[in-house]
Amino acid sequence: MQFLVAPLIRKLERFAPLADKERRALGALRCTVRPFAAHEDLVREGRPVEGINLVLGGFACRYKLLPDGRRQIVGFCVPGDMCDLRVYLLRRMDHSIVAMSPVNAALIEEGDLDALFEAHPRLSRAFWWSSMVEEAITREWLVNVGHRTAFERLAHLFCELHLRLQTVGLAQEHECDVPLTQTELADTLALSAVHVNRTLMDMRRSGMVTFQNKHLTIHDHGSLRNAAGFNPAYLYLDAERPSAAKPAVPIDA
Amino acid sequence: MQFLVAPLIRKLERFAPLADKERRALGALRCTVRPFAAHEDLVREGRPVEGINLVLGGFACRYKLLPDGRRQIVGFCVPGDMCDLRVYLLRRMDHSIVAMSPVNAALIEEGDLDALFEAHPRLSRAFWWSSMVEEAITREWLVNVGHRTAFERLAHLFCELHLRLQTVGLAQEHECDVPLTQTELADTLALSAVHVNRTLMDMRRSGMVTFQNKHLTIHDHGSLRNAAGFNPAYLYLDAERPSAAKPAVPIDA
DNA sequence: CGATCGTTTGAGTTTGATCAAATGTGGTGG
DNA sequence: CCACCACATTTGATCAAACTCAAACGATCG
Repeated sequence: MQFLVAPLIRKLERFAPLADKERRALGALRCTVRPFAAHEDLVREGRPVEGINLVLGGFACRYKLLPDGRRQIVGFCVPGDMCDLRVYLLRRMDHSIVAMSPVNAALIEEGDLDALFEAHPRLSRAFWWSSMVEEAITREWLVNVGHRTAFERLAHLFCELHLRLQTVGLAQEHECDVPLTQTELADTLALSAVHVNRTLMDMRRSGMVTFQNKHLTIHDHGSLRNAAGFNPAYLYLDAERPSAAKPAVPIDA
Repeated sequence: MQFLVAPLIRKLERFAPLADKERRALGALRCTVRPFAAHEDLVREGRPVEGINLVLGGFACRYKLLPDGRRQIVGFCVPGDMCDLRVYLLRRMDHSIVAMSPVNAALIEEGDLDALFEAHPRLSRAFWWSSMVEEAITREWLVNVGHRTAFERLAHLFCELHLRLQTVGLAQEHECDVPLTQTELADTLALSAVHVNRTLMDMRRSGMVTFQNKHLTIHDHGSLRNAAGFNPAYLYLDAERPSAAKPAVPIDA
């Protein structure tokens, strides 16, 4: 069971190293593993709360629908993400979550999380931290959609995805699988599918990056980051450990 | 001192009623009250951490700068908001915060927050909740900028602002002060100042809403919300109390 | 072997940006 | 009290990025 939560542990340790007993407590979480097919909803807006989903494998995304049927994808969930942790505190979802590829998700009961956080307050801080990182990503997406051109938006998203997938071991040095169609890229970046298509062709021509058959190949990392104005600081991959400053709470509380 | 944190307490109680001792603990927080002039930065991106700012009065906003000097405002801070709580866990800011009107802010030491959260775990849950509400707002802004027309964006923002200001007692039934210039609205909604101007004139003509002299008057709430596609759910103003379901943690832990 | 979905291409349109300049307004200092 | 300055708002004219509509082409699948 321990191995199921390995990517989650790896992520939380970007915040602060965990104590053994904290790792064990995470590994011991009761959960129901459920498989989802691509395009199946894991969670639907406004549904009754039935637990919290941890993505074990596969790729999901959160999205909001507009009355006219258009869709804005507001975030991605990769392995290790608790994709609807927010219902734990917010009590209802203001958006839905759908699998982009086949997904395995572990459903965790709220009560078990309550117990976990009560027993291990530092874990609750670590989860809080991770939800703040997600917020930082959303903010950066806002800048992306608000102020960048189609080329820049795509370039920026590709930089982000590559880096995030790398941190969970799902990317090579200069390539990775990204199970998104051009239409889904369009929904993410607030562009039309047609325009995404043309821009992707431009990108191929530019020699910086190729996205084809749901596979991303970055030929020239430097130029791509440059074109995108990409600065990975907002991903907090290298977060200074609080322990590097004064420890906020003793490491072995 | 208690009264200083009144708006904060009011906000946190939207999550769950606080125990008296929790309220007292908040009131007893040591803090340095600092005044800021309009357009003065409270916090600059990447600065060394010097504490956490609680907005007591006035109106501030968080923003990101792009290399070309353009600016995206990514959130507003009204009284009761801990506008840079994120540095508490993230250790550095990925954006800056500036006062839009004269602002009074209380600077709180991190160590004091550590102690507060250790002594009152439910408060730490309440703060976590409030940062999730902020995230929800950012997500909605992403939809706003991504998929709505200029008219809709402005209408949506006006609905949100009016409601948020109402909850802290800074708005009347159908009007409120909003200390933003047209340029700042433009930076918020990813529009040009010129286009904001034209759209504001359209809005006046439409009879739904007037924004002039930093004063917002909503003449026709229904039409405005309708035009904006505004659904206030994402603000979680009416959050079901966890206590209304099974209490996550006993009320008087 | 249709059917469905995703990608590609073309043509025409639109929203909102940019550039430039005029007009209003509030504050400061002489 | 007025001259002046800085800044915000308004107006006009032009332009471009991205959208829409429409259709063809290509894979993949039951």
